[in-house]
Amino acid sequence: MELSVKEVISRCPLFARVKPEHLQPLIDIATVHRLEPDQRVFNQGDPCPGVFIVANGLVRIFKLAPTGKEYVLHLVSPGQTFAEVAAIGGYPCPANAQAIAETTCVLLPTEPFMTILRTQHELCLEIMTGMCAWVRTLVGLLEDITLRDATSRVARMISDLTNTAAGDVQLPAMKKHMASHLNLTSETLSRTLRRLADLGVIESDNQSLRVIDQEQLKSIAVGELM
Amino acid sequence: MELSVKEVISRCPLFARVKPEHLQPLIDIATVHRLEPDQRVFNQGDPCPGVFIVANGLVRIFKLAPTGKEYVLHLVSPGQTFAEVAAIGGYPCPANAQAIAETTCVLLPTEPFMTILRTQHELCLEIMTGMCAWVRTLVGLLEDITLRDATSRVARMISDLTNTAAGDVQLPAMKKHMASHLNLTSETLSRTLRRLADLGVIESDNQSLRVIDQEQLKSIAVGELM
DNA sequence: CGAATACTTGAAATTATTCAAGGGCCGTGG
DNA sequence: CCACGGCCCTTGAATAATTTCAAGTATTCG
Repeated sequence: MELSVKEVISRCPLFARVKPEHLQPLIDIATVHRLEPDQRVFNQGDPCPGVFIVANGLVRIFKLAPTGKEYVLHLVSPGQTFAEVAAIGGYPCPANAQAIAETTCVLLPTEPFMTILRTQHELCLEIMTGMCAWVRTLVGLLEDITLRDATSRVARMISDLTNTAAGDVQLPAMKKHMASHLNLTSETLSRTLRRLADLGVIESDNQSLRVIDQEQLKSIAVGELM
Repeated sequence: MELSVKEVISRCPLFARVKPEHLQPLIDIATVHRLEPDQRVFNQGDPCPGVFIVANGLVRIFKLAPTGKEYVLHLVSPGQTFAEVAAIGGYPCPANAQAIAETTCVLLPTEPFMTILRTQHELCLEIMTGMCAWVRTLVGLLEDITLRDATSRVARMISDLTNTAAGDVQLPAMKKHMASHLNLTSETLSRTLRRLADLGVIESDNQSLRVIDQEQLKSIAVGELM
């Protein structure tokens, strides 16, 4: 199923409410990029190519420590954008980006995008709203990592996933990447899922989970009991 | 030293580049608030009163866990703003705000502020730039907390403080609040400062620090050796 | 001066990580 | 079709980092 550039952009929440006549300039500057699994999109410190919109596939944005440890900041799924903050703020890329599946992206290159943004007030407001949501997500991540223990974090992640799709949940990425996003090792994630399964809160199949006791899952997620 | 509302707004980086004629509407809606030490400005979940600009004093923005543990997300010093993301995004307050000194704030109330923002493209662009910087800060915090150990984090904090003011550094807030911001207990911060002092990297007076060996401090900050 | 609160320090406890090994899944190539 | 190699995931035991608990000292403010 191939999407047109127009469809990709207009399905992206960040641009969904932009009027068609204001959308056209964006479509005109857009380029399409096909990425192989494991292919790097950019590295930390690179000049920012522009705003990427994921059409399909999956991209991970991650930071690398000198020790080699990596932290997955964002798993970017279809309809979501990445690098928009660096593009708008005029920063170099603050992290590395890598496709972790066969992926197609639409790119709105920095310079022409900024030119449009400087003249399109409506677009500007939409982007700002989107950025507010991103800030909120980041604050949520910080809260999660600083205030909750491993069990709560994992429970919360599962809870969030089931809010989107009920019943059987497919993990969006490899467990090691999910673990990193929660600032855990994959070993700890593995053990935690085991414990939740032993408690009868979830069933943990290989690549998918099923929530058995939503009540208890949520109470674990907010940090009560264990 | 009393500042006028106009001065407070125009000294704030977020509004500094807004042209005087566009500044006036903001001045017109602004209200001034005087806060006693320890006084709450708002609590998590409250409807967002608007954009606060700190004129002088200090405000801490913090999250509270059910366990009672708190995480200091932001120590807001004069010239900085807080609650702007909630105001613009239309969210309730995502955290608690409390003055931790005699503080004066200028408040731009949500509704009129948003009305202005919806018509002032220039202002919108400025705010967006400011929000990019805030995202960057948050990502930096996440990186710090997930990728570095206690010693590196403390070294980095000191290093950042000395970039602003050379030589003798006054800590902007109580050590327990600084510790919380780095996701450490005050005990760990205390011990870490002790260790850095024993290594001859810093001198740790009561409320102020002095950097002795900037080279080594930076190498510890990026995670090399100990 | 006295009380309250912040800070420091030591020892014990805890959480999560690291190290190590085995099992399972998948794609490649015989 | 099956065997092999690679990588991911799981599990256990040991380790390490930070927290917690507890006590004492210092500082500030009334």
